Amino acid sequence: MQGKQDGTLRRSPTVTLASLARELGVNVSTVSRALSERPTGVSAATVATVRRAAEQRGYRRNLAARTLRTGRSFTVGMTVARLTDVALASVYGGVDEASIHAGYTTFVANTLDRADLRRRRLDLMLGRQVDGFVLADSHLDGAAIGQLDDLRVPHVLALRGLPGRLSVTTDDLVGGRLVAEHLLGLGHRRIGVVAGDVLASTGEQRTRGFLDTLDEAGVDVPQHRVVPGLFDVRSGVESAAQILATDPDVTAIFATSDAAAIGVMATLRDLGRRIPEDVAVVGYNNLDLAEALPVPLTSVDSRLFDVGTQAMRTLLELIGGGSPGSLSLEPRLVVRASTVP
Amino acid sequence: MQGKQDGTLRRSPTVTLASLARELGVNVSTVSRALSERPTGVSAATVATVRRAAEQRGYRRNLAARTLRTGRSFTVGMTVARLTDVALASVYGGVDEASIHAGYTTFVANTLDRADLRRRRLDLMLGRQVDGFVLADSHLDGAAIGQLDDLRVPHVLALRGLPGRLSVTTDDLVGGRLVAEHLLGLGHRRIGVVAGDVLASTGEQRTRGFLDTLDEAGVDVPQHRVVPGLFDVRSGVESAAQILATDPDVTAIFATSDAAAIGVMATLRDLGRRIPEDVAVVGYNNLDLAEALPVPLTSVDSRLFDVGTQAMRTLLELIGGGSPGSLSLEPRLVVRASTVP
DNA sequence: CTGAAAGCGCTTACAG
DNA sequence: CTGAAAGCGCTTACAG
Repeated sequence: MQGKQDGTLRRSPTVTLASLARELGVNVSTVSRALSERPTGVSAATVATVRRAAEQRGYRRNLAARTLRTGRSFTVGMTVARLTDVALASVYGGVDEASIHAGYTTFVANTLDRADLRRRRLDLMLGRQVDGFVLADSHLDGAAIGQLDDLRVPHVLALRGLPGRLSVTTDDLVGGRLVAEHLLGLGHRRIGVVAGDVLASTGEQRTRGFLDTLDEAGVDVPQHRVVPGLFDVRSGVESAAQILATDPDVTAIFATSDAAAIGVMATLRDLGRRIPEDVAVVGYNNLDLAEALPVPLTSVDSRLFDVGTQAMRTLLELIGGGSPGSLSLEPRLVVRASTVP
Repeated sequence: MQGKQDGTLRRSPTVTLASLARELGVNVSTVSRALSERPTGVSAATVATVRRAAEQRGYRRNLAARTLRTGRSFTVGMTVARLTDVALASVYGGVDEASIHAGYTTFVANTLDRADLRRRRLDLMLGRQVDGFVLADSHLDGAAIGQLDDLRVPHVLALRGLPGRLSVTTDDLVGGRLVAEHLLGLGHRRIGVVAGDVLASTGEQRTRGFLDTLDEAGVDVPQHRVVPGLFDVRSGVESAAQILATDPDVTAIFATSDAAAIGVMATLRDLGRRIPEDVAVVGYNNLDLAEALPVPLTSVDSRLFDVGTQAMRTLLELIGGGSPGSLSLEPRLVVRASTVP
């Protein structure tokens, strides 16, 4: 069992179009035609014979050869800040599913929201002849936007949008508005915001939709109560501490991600504040986790998996020569005990 | 700006070895040699000239052609149950980093711990000429193990091991032991276990190391207090509820994942039990989250990122013709407020 | 050190 | 409907 123990196995001779053709006594082009998705210019009988033989021999088309010949790799690349962010892993899940369904495979790369890493990963993927990109790490700064112009293949932004670019997002302005209306309805007037990364359209729009709605209702949120950062737990901890240090009387905090909201809750707990009696907390994304927290978290369902599948479908349409438009999915507020006891 | 809005850009003519050779007035084989990682049989001067031209023209090697010619794709495949499990995304992060460092790219696929999905994804990756596999979704059942024998390429198990197979894991027996010793030291004698998936070596070994240690100390854990399930939050919620229903007097619960531990905490909270005064809770993996929970979670650091990098390095050694051995990393207990107030 | 040639496995016009 | 041929871009023995 040596072969098993060292993780390798004897490699059996490769089955190719040529070997099948030889065995069947036909030309390799006939075999190729018979094995194409929608066989054309071959008799039904030949198709059947060839496919049976292919199946029997365990034929597996060599994608490298096909790619070299056709210029299409049936591979796409995806960039995200970090896959350990469950929200981003969810979007990838959707992309992956839609990819497989269409006969594609997706490379996914962690870029840590750094322009240099993204540049490197995009280059590597381009060298691998990807047919397109799903970019879920768009940044509203020059370097990041400039990179898009260098891409020589179709691409779609996912989750985070940019003005004038093809994208599939959730309507984050509406999401922020839903949260504001909910908190206003509960009587909150002194509210803090853990804004997340304001260079990501998600953080920016969720915050803006939220603040605009409060503003329309005549509720002011002073600048120092809107703290930018990242979307992780630590950022929530620190931003909340900052808000509560300058404004101990806030009655509610809105975080633009569930992870940050968990950090906010930790800070409140450390300070001995009860949730939601002393301070209400709202998150964003409605991860599975939100429901199961010690204090279940009110959050906005941002349909992350759907964002992924739709982004991939849009990309496929683009690759196929179509002209799809941008898509904005409707978010939905899910109310739980962190705002309503 | 039409080109930008629809996500595509005019495709400039491809730079190939042939086009560079023409431009430089040398043979394509010379260009190929000059551009190889460790140029051999070319003058230093030629290397310099060629590389300058390549850089200047923005040459990018066509991986499909190289793969077709050499039979190596510099691509590996990885399977995980689900990337939305932060623990698994962490392992992927390590694999990804080590891959890139070595000039490789990794495909990662969600298999949901289902043999049929895994079979399908492995086949697809095989068709893409992957040079090897990192398998992080091994199951101790026949179907899953049998599949490994069909793989015609080098492969390494990561995180979850199987007897007699090459693997890179954390020593889960020791991890379980560390938890047991900790709880014993705190005086706990009535303890429940949220065992997770017992078909995964992680869940099985962590539970076994834990129970064996208690047994050696003369502490019995009746079967009904050891509840199998998955590694997610929901499983933690349900398993804890089951334990507490049959045995309301337990003073500690060990969950084999942090996610499940969070579920356990939620259940305790719903029942009005204080953590750790009434019931102590221990998790596993030491995710970033553990530290920031309302009650910081005692957990075992399982060095997930390292498992990923080491698994990839082991695979590369195997691909390179070496005979690496299995690796078992040392876990470390991180004590926090969920066991010690 | 450099060149000329073969060939990896596939798809696809072009004949017949 | 089937065959024969060309060629995608690369690497690598084989000459010189």
